[in-house]
Amino acid sequence: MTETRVERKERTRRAILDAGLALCEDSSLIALSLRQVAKEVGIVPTAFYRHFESIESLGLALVDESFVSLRAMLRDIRQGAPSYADIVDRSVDILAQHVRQERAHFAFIGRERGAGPPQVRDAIHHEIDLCEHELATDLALLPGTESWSAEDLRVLSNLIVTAMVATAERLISAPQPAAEKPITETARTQLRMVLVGALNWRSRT
Amino acid sequence: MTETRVERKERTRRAILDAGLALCEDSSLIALSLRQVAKEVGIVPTAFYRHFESIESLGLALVDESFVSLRAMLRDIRQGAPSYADIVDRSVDILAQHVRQERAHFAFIGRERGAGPPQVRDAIHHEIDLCEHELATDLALLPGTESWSAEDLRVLSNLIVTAMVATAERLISAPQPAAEKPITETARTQLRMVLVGALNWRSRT
DNA sequence: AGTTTGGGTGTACGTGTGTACACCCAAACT
DNA sequence: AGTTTGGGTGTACACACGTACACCCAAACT
Repeated sequence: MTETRVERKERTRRAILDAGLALCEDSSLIALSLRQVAKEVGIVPTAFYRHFESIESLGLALVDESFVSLRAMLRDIRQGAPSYADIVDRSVDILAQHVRQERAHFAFIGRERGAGPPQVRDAIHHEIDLCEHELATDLALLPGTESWSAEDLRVLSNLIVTAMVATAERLISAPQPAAEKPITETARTQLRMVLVGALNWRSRT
Repeated sequence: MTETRVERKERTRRAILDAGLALCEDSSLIALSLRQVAKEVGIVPTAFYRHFESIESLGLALVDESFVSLRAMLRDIRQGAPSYADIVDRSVDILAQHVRQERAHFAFIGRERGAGPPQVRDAIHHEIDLCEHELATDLALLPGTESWSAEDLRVLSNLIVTAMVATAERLISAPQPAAEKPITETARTQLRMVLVGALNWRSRT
């Protein structure tokens, strides 16, 4: 039971992050109080300040953490063979799987993206922009997009990300895991429609 | 200065609705307090109950009101000739115009759709579902979709609505009206891409 | 061994919150 | 003319909030 000081601090910090994520799950960060978090963690309110200077900075830490989960998902998706064959099915499956496993993180992103303190909102939008940009460079490697302008790639990427964010949000508010299938099925069809649109883009002059 | 009783009541009710909409603009309904609203309106807190039984029911009233604005937009969009020629440009223009004019209502929908009290969230999602359904029946009238299944129509409609909601949210968080052009331009391109996808859908067997 | 450091504690404050209760008074009914 | 109705008032309560301050004590340095 010898526990070094930094270990103990890290443990409490983790507890605060977890409590914050759990407590704002029904409502939002802006409705989350420092005292609620402290009570949940089992520390006195003022001890909170030893780890974060405000609820908002807790929120920013949660943004970082949530996007670690999201980027892990993107990595999984990316390491498939870049073929049109099963890319849609694979991607949607991986999305659904990650949303299931890290539900709280994805829910946090979806929720605080629209509501949430301005700083947190901005941080999330910035991260999503980065994801869009990454997707755009990936799309550029796919066969058939050689002649595309950078702008069109960005616009397509934005459309795909938007649709996938919406899919994630739908999956999160799915009451039971059983209700996931129609949602993923819709997402698959939509991705295919967009892909068909992309493949026929600019071929008409 | 003769004012009937129902007139006066209606006037206060309006003031409460307006104050509620304005106050939750930065934050969210869940962070809105009855006392804030009362102070803004200029009545004593308990007088609030003469009009709404809780903040949440105020929220439901605001949902109704906001969707009146949104449906007005849909009506405007619909009454264009159903041709592919300028349907995209027209629709996006009308969207941007209505978002500008009824910014608070559209912002409310976008915000409380994700955060916001569960009842309010559900009400908004239900209304959006209705819009999707309406759009699907409209799409069925367009030339080229005769052979489509009802399910595919619904899926396409969902994709379009999702993209337009995202566009509206981007327009709302645009700092200046001048920043609108790239956003609408993106929306236009995306709609065209989706349309190209739709037109080539199922023609491949 | 002696001192410093720092996470956690307990008390205390002013303020904001929802809501209960008794009350007022002019418009609206009889 | 007399009574009822109902929007608005004022006081009061128990609670939750953020935060300031003095304090504790074991791990970490010297």
